[in-house]
Amino acid sequence: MKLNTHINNEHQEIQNSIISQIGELINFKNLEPGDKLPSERKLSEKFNVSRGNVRDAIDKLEFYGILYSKPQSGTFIAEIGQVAMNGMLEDILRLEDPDFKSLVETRILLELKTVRLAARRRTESDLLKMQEALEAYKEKVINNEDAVQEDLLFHLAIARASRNTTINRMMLIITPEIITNFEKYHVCDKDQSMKGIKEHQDIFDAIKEQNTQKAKEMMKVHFSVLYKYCYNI
Amino acid sequence: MKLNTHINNEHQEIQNSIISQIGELINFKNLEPGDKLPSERKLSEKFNVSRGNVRDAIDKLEFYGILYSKPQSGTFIAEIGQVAMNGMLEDILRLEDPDFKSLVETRILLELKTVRLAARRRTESDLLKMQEALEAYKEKVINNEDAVQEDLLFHLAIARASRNTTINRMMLIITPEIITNFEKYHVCDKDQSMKGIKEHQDIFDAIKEQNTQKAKEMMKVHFSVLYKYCYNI
DNA sequence: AAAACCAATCTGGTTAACCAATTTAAAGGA
DNA sequence: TCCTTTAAATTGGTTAACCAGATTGGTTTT
Repeated sequence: MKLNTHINNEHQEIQNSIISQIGELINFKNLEPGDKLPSERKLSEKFNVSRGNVRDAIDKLEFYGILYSKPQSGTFIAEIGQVAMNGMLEDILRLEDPDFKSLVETRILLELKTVRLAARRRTESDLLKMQEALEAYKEKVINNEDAVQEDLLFHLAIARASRNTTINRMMLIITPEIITNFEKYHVCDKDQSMKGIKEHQDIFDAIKEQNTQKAKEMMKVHFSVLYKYCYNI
Repeated sequence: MKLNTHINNEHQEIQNSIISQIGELINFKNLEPGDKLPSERKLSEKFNVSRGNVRDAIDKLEFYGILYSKPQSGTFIAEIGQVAMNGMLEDILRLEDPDFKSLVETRILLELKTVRLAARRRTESDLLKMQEALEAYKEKVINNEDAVQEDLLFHLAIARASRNTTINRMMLIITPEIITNFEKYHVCDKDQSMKGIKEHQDIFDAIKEQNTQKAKEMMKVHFSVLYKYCYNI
């Protein structure tokens, strides 16, 4: 699927138009879960677009679990029903690119929970991975180098230690966008980086000794600057 | 990008192999952010796979913000640096399909925060949308019909009211998988659905009167059954 | 009448040819 | 020697032809 972000506007509009028309078609023909959609070729003819465009639109709807394709057979309505489908379609069409504030806000709420899960479930290999990231971060900061990447990598290691595939996936999705924005707006200055070392160490220690409450508290402290940045500026 | 879920295993392995080789190539050649990758054709020749496979792998790495493509120019390393890239690549390769428990766990932690944001930021049109979903849910339950879709649609309306694009996107991603699993395992029986009406109403009221604390409490109550289901079974 | 078979057709997926924008490098001029 | 010009080669993206498996409808067989 071609993700929204790196797609030009015209393409985006065509895709939304096709998605919208597929939705109308399903409603008009009263297609139910399990029913087959017209073939890609017929749809491309009906909507007067290329088959590739139709495939892209279907891929997107497949990503959001609304359709599924069987090779050499057809494309079908997923088992989520017409009501849910219409609601989701509306949201998908409205969905815009994530703004920085929403990214940071989501990251904070995610990680405050993630760190507790990590403290509870971390394995020895998780600890090792976190320690590696922590050392790399320290070294960069001490050498007065930019350490945004190493910072986020430590947090990704926590997400992995949470042993929750879905959280891990979501952290992976938002991390690169956060890194680029951090580096762009210079969110982390040198002074904060030095504090960051201790804060990271505290979080790590809490996770290591499986103190969930402390882990969350330390993460909260760590996020306090970011929190202010997010809501004041 | 072809999402993992609906892709066969062989394809998945090829893609991971290519991603892994691209990572090695970047490390070996010491490519830095902004540097150009070899062309798709050269990569397909070097890795002995079709160009389509290479494109799919690049699409996936583009989705996770590690690469970006410029038309008629080339594919480039994104501005996240080698350290972060290697860490993320490792995670991406390890990432497996989400299990039901991780989905529900993530949903609970997401929504407990989302509902507070919604209570704070909801507009009149948000309230309207939620009320619509609530009414549809009531009607289904009273008629003794399955109402999983309407249930989740109410929760999606809350996510929208949170006015956080990223949260909204994440809820959209996990919702269809949750619906299918709910219907598959019959998580919600009729008895709970009747209780669900009141619980939904309570949440709605709290959001309407912008009582963030109450909204969260009511959501917690609403999730108590699900919570048990998630951790006991 | 019903079940088994078969070939024509239709399906999503894959491949290869093609396109236009871009980059590169060589040629030309000062 | 350096800058400008220009044409050829290279790029990711798009399109159209092709593929193998699934489906379908008619035919034959029992």
